[in-house]
Amino acid sequence: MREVAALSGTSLKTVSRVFNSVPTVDPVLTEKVLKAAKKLNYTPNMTAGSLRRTNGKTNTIGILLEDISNPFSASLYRIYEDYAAENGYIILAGSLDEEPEREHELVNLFISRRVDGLLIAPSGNDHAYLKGEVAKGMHFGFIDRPPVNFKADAVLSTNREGSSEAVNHLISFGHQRILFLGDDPAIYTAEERYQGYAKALKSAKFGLDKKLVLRGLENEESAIAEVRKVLRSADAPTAIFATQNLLTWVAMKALRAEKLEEKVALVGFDDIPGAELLRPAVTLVKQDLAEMGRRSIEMLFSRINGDISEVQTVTVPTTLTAMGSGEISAPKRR
Amino acid sequence: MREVAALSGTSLKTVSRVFNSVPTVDPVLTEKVLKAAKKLNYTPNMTAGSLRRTNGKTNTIGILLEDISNPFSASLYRIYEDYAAENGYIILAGSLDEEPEREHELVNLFISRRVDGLLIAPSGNDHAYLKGEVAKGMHFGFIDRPPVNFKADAVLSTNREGSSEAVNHLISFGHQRILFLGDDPAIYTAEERYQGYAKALKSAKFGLDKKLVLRGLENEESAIAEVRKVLRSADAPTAIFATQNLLTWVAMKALRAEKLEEKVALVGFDDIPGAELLRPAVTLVKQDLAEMGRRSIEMLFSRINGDISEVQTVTVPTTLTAMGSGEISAPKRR
DNA sequence: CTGAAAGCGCTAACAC
DNA sequence: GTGTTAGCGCTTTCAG
Repeated sequence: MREVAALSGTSLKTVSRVFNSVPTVDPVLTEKVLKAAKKLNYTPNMTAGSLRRTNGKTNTIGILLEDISNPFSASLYRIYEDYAAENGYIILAGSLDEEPEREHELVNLFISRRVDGLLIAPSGNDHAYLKGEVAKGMHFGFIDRPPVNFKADAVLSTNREGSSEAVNHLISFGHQRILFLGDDPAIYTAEERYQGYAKALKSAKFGLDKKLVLRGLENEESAIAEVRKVLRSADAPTAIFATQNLLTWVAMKALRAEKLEEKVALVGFDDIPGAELLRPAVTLVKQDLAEMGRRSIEMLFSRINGDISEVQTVTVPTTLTAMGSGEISAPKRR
Repeated sequence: MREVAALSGTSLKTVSRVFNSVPTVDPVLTEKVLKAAKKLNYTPNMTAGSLRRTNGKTNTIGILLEDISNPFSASLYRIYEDYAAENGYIILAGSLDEEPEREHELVNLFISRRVDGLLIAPSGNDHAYLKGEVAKGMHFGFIDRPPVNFKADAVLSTNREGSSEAVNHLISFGHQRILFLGDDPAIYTAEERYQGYAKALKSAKFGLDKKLVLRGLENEESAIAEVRKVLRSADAPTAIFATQNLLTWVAMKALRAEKLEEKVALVGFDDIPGAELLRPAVTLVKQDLAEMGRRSIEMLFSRINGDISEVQTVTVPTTLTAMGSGEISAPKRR
């Protein structure tokens, strides 16, 4: 920048003004500066600038998601990226893989880069450690799962209601023995969805058979094996409720392997790409990612821009889309 | 940081040393500093640090991909993220959506944040504008598509060979009229795959019927409509070669709509999630994303660390995986 | 409308 | 081992 000033015969400050498009600069000087900059191949250093800049903003936000290669996270990422770009912001992102330490690490890493705010789909189960950061002016928003021991804006889905709806849908087709396929109960959404399942069964006055509750399975392979085992057992389920996109695939694969996909009903939580192409097409409870993404980043930006109103939790409704697999009737009881 | 020094009764430099884990610091002082830092809620400012740090590294790389919500890009992203994290790096990412101006914009934006290197799956068709940046020490790597008018490391797939293999596979099942479904020819990979298609037909001494070449279709809906039209036409194709994941879905949907999925063969380029669950399961030519990702980021890091050897282009082989849809035989000719 | 001086938070170099 | 001084590239005063 000093070189540009020298070459263009102006001062440092004029160069700075040109690159910040301050209107009160002589067009002739502007021209000279731009020419010199081009010759020297000068590009302003934004990070250095934000060091001294009044508001200290870095025009960067951090996004912590579960796994950016999973379509759920990837879609959210893209929504954030577009919104950020429109507002002159850039995104620092990371995947947490359900590891609480990773959340901690990345939060610190991103804060050390002085992001203006952080949007978190948390893997941790205690966010008290963020309190100090808030005191120093950092802004947080939570997505998909709420903060624990910490107050911050959050955008959640109707996990319970959506799950109850899924199970009621199956019940309406005569199912009573419905296999629950879920993640580790320590995960907020996993537990909520389980509660929704349990509630629907209870409302229908059906018992909750522990053998029909499969939670926190290790990996895809063993999950498929477990589901197949249950499908082959005496008093096997006549329907499956898979509470997450990967688990819906697990369910499909198990049903295929047992040649039961036309016999046993299936409802999945979350969208899966190509669901309409499967046979039967998979009935899904979809989260409204566009809305969840938009609301959460809007809230974060409004905080960054000084909004200090009461912390808010927004709940975005899910939608059950009947596609075929959920409308398979239960076999007549003998 | 000054406040920490004051509170702990030490100097600025000692605090700096503590946070950079310089070994030659009195443990007693270290303790004091850490305590003071905790009380003041101090977190070091990495960006300020890299301003003065000898090598000037920011420990950040920029990644420009086509569309991070597409599984192809998302998988690459994740590979980069993990590799970067292992090396103490952080990632700045952006989606280009096939817009050359967006590539230009994001390159400038990331350079203004002083990334140490940039990995690009380019949407632009002229990269001469990067020459000045190289002169100033920026490092570039290209992935999926090569640079144009610019020398840089690149990692590409065997697009032509993979496509020829796909088409030859179809030919081996008796197909002669094979529909080519491709992207805009201006896109490198789209054109390469077309060349592979054309070459295979030529080797087999089959004519290239322009009516069987569908390229650069606007959107999914119109693409499906076009494919359906061709499928219904006189002298319809007996097989489809879809040259990209989204187009494979288009082909499947069109075949479904025409109830031809068991009659017309299909081979797709790129992986699609749940391919094995479709009926028939989809035969695919898969790119080795893990290898492509690893090689490309390794090369970039070695450049960042001072490797100035000759620029390299690495070609990673694709693999045809027969799953069912590609093994449907052509109907007997009358 | 333009420039000089001070300083953002940090680290390099060199004393002590 | 530790502290002091200068300065990274920029923007903010504030004076011309």
